[in-house]
Amino acid sequence: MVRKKSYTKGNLKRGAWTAHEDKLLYDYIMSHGLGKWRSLPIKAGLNRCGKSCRLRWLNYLRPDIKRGNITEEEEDLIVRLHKLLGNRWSLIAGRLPGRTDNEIKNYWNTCLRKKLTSKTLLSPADTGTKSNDIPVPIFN
DNA sequence: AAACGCGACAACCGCTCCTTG
DNA sequence: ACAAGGAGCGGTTGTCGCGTT
Repeated sequence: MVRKKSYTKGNLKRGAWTAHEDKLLYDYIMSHGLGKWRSLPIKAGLNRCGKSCRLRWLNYLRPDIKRGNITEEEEDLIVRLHKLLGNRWSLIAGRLPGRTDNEIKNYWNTCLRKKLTSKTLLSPADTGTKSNDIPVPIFN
């Protein structure tokens, strides 16, 4: 299937979001709700592509979002879910209320992977295979 | 005090999946 | 049934701040 590129660099702004842009996006979604991401930036007066708006909303602006301070409990859950699901970050995020796939993915790639590999090096016999026995809590 | 290295995180990009006409 | 467009996902990159030398 041939697809038109949805992301055109054109005149659209890229890079870090400003407080003003955040406010425009937040206010628009608060008063109109989530709708078509493609047309949203135009209606909200943002010079961004819909993709960028979606990412910003999901990973940063959403009111129910928890940021930082991943607890040991959450960390343990992430590890178990990762054993179970692999790199299905959105599925893992779905089991952790208030956490985003991007945050979990970042956390995994920076902290956890390192922790786990060092653990693995220390105790190679203790890896994998038992994951399916571990009950995973389901939120929602 | 400056240079450098590294970790953390936000955002981009390309691809696939899903929905609709 | 098929094609096209929109939405979502996962990998990767860029940047910033902090600690170390």
